[in-house]
Amino acid sequence: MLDPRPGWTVGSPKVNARKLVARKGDVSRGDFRVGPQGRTMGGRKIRNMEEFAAVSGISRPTVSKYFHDPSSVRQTTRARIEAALEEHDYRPNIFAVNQNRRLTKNVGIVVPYLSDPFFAEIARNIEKLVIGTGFRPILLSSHGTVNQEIENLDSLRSIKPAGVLMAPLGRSSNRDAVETFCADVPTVLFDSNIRDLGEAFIGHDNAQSIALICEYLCRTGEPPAFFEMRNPTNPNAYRRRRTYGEVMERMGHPVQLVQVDGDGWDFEEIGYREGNRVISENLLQTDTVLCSNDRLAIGFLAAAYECGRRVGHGNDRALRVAGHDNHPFSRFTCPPLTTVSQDYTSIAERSVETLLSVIESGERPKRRITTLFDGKLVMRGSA
Amino acid sequence: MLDPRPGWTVGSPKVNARKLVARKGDVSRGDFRVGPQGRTMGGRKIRNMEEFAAVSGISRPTVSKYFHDPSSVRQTTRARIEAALEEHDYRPNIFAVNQNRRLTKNVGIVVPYLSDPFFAEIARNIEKLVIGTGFRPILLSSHGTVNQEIENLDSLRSIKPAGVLMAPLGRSSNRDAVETFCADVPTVLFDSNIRDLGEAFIGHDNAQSIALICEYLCRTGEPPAFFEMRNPTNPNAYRRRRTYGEVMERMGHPVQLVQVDGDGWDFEEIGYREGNRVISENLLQTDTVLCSNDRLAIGFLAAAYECGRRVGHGNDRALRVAGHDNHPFSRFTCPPLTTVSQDYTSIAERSVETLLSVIESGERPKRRITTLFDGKLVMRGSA
DNA sequence: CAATTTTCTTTACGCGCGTAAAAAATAAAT
DNA sequence: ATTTATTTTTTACGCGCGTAAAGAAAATTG
Repeated sequence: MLDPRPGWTVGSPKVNARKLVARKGDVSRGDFRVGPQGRTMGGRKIRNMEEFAAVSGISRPTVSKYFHDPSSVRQTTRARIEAALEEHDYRPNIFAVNQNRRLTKNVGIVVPYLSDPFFAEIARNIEKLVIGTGFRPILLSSHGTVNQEIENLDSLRSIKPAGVLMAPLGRSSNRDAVETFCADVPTVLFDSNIRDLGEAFIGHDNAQSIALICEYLCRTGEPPAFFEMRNPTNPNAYRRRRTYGEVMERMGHPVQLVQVDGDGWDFEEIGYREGNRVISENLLQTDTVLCSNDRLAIGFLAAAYECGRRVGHGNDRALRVAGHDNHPFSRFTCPPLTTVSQDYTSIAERSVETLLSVIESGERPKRRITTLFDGKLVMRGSA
Repeated sequence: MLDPRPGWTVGSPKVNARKLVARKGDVSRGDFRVGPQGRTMGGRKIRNMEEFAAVSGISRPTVSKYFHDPSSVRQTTRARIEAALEEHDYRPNIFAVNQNRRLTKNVGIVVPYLSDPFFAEIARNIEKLVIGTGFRPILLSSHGTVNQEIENLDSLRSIKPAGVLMAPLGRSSNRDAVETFCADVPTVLFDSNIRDLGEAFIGHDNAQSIALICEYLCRTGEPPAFFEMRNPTNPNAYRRRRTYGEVMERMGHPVQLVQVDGDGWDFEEIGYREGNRVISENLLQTDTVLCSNDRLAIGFLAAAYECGRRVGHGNDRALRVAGHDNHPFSRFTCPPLTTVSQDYTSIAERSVETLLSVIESGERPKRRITTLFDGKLVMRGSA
């Protein structure tokens, strides 16, 4: 057992404050004492809601009600509470609050890999939106592994979240674990779908966007080969592969799948290593490469550079390279990467909207909703 | 007030289980029922520690002790508890636990900007290390704003963390807010120092690393200009600027500071925009540019490419560009970026080690420890 | 103004667990 | 086997807050 910590104030000994009762006419005596930082300090520190109720002159149950929903109390009492709040800056103990509420204000956010700027960005957007709704976001990354994903769900379950926004790993996700979780807590999936799981899925329309970029590439030069990983974990990758094939067949062009080995989340590394191989061994039958995602494309571009192949859409080019996702860094590659964007603003917004409507309705929607957003062509220098 | 949610099991109505008492000889009756997934299920769900103590045949206080530290109970009782644990997979209610422990097992991790892969990576490392020590990491990003940083500290304070690992925004951080926080909870600063705040600072030796790369650049070509933001928020940037100046003077070379405007965290964008300007307006008196960090360098490289300036160390080069940090993406620029690494493995390790020793000792160290790790030169194609 | 509705106060209990103290049981040592 | 040291059980209370119920006070209505 650890000793109490003399140095810090958080672990200070408990005191029983139950005897404190607010009476009409009670007045805080500390109004004149001004703290070192110039903030007005109450006579003593507020330790709990009981004490805060006392100094604010309002009963504790009403104060409790206020913290749950400030608009649920009369305007005049709200003003008194908020006045006291300015003097004493008290905050309800989050553990005690959540222990007793059956519905916490926590919203879990799970992403497969936070070091990927794509997910970092979408997580950041979602976080802000969640805060805006008055909920408390808890962001967890699965670090690319199933075990961590399951661990994250377990961890979330134990904090009784009002709902969860989850971008699953994809194919490697443990379906049973996710299913069990979804049965317990309202969950909205985004980015990667797992069939029939969660209340809704919000994602990107890969069929639309891949068709878009394929048609663009075919219209402006040689039809593309499709550069991808052989066994991607992300289900979107399969959709992209399939759509690429369909579009090429429809247009009467050969389907050239360049499927490379490698797993994990080091996509740039894989794109670089395998791109180097593909280029140096002359495995392409075309001068145009569509990469399954921007991170692969970034690696591929590095490989092309190293091999001395000029990439671009000028006449002196040796290669055209395109990506998919409009990854935050794709603007700064050399040349800048032509790609097709995911509308992550909309995906983020719709995801939290959907989750919130489920939370507030308090019941499962009759049927699972799937929403896909279109991508836009982002023409830059590389293709 | 929200309705109870009929669909989900987490919000199920409470039941009073206080009457349940474990007696010697009590045996769980559910051992034969096997759940659909093949997991053995207890006869009924375990709702609290009382019930779990009952089915495990151990008293609740002892079970409580076990969960705090499994090695603190006798080997035989530990085995009995763990056997019961396999049957019933019970987990203590995290809110109830934390409410009553003066020292929670939570460790806060605050980074200034999680969408920056550098911080994402170091956060990932730290998270893993923290988990390895049996603590529970809570990762928060300040999204580049002071308000969010303060908000994060407030938020952390309310969950009574055993300690916090914090990479502050730097100059823009609110010193008072951080100071107050550090007075309440054991805090170790990393990456960016704030003078005298926190129990320790673990960071990178910018003087060493900048000297290293400056000397390398001077030895192998023209002395570098220093490309940086005029008013960086990060204190490391000032240290780098200063060291650059000192080294150049010591070596008898002109100090060429290229200080560009811009704020926020879109460093690539700033490097690109201002790099474009600097190059096209021919503002450099040398062919060698040392950027204050890799993200600026990445933008600068994009600008050089767009302007048709060949970057590298070959004879046909127009420019040499170097960065600092060994950012995860700097391997994949064109050409790959020559830079100097930060030893973030060591920084992460030492940070959590330091925090843990403070937590376990239970008292503030007599004096604040500052630890800096050396960087290594990473020679790649760009300089 | 009284009658009605809304809001607040009082009182009381519960949540799931930490933890202290004394008694009982078990293990280790003599 | 007895003494001693260690661990567990019993009992009991507290944490900070949610929340229900009944009565009191305030605001609204006519």
